[in-house]
Amino acid sequence: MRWSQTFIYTLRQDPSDAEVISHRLLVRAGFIAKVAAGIYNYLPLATRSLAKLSAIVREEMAAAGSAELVMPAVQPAELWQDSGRWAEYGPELLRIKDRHDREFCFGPTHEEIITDIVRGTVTSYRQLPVNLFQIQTKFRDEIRPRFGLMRGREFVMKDAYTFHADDGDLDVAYRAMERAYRRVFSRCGLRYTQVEADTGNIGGSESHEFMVLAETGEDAILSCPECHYGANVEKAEAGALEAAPPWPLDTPDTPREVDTPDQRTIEEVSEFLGISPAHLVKTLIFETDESFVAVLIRGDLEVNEIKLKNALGCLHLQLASEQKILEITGGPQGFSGPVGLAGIRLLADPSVMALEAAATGGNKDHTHVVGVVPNRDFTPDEVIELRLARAGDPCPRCAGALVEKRGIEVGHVFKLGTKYSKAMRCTFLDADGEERLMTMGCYGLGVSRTIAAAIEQNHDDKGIIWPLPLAPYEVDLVLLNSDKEEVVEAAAKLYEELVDAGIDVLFDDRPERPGVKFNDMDLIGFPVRIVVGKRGLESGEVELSLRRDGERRSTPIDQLVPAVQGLLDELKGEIAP
RNA sequence: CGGGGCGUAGCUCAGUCUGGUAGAGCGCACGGUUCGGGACCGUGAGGCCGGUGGUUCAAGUCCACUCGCCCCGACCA
Repeated sequence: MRWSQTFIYTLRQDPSDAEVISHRLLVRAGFIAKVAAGIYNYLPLATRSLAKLSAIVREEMAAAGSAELVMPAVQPAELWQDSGRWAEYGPELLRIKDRHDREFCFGPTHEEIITDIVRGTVTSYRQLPVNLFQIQTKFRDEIRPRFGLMRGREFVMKDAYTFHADDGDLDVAYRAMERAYRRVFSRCGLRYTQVEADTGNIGGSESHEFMVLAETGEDAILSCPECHYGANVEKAEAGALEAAPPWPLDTPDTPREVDTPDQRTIEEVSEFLGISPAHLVKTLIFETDESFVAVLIRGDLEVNEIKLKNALGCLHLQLASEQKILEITGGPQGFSGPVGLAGIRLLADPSVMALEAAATGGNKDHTHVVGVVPNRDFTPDEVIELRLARAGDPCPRCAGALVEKRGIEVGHVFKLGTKYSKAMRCTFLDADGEERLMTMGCYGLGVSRTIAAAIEQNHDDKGIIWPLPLAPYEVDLVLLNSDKEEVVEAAAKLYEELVDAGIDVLFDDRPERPGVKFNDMDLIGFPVRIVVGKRGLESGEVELSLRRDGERRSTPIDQLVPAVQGLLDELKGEIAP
């Protein structure tokens, strides 16, 4: 392709509304343009990168035994009412009406549709398993779209869905999908990790996330360098906890009240009382779907709200307001404690129950109580593991210590179980003629987000550094001196030779100054660059370089094609699926 | 939805406090000089100052309402 015949316009200045690197570079380099909040045009460059990623995904899906189909973007409300999600989904589901006033939604995901397809056709165990996938635009009306393609409202997603006669068969497909995902991200040349994940509101028995590693990632991951354990921090377990140091104060027969004027935080109180944060019992009041709950955890630890949510089995969870805390405990925020706390469910983390004595809030202003003994001065309704694992904690599987990394979630695979097949009566007859529910799996891969993640992971201060497999063009052929006929001719001839050799090349034939072309070349991030100019031509040479190191290699003009092929082979050789 | 901020040329932004001829840089067009890391000189085109209503002799500027967008938080298969 010649630059003059395609549509590539870079911006000289950073866009004012882009904060994260991938967003800024995608806009500046002319890949995307915003249409509305969280909604973008994918310009020709972005379309090529998306197409390349999609091609890799299609190959690996086919290898994993999945067949592609296309489903509607606009879906009738009836199907969502059938699954129960019309009511559950909330405002993130974009609901629309047609001219007859019938209700539809723009699909944020396609479980309902796919289940409807399968339940109408598959009636016998002989037809199972079924494995289908789609690559389509989906829409979720996010509360706050941001970060460009990282968290848009409209996005391109690959979703695969599988249907099985039993859990064993689901497991086979699940393992095949995990393998396919690992191959996809490896083939993209991305550094990534697979971690155990929470199944969230979807439910199901097993789930893994695929994270592209990047400093700017939204998710925290804990992993063990010694073994293969890795998990989203929301899901992460940790081994045995180090005990709190011995209680340094006396332990009276009943807890003693002390004045702690304006000492609210764990740090303030522990310093004020001259004890360790681990000697405090942190008391948090949470508001759930319909009630309140008090949660106790050792002062130096944090509560994992996902674990808490799962333990409570509620849909929503948030810290109670200052006002509610006052009503429930009788004291202001920062002075809550379990002693004498009545009329509210009390949960405790084991770390609290292991304390020989502790200090807690006194449920009134400027007051704490010290010498509180668990099970003597308060008794929780339940003791549950609720703490948030963190870097340095022992690995739950081996003797290593967990380290924290940041990642961008680009894939998420789930064992769904029978949630949808039950709600939507997706059944089959087994070998004994018994009617049974199909067991399902679903496997999402954020195609547009992966493009953004690749940039978050691969850039420098000049622009994008595309991994070869995702680059819009693998090679940029730059013509300098567009006013010199002999140079133009030489470059055009080289372009034809490269095209004939099957090389994925963009020919920058614009009559621009060299500086403009070099800057665009760096900004867009073509992996391999060829510069053809008068100077080199005089000695029969062109200049070959890689985006990632910029090192210039003069190459005789008649050896250019094999030299480029050599470089491309070298780059491809580094990527082993 | 809570807090903060912004809507003026294709893009990035001044001008709004203190009402009185609509501005700059980049980009674009034309001419000239330049030509291996975002050149220079000259000329020119380009605006319903987000929208509606109000105050005023006069509104980009003041007031009210409204729409859109960005940031932080809450939220997130």
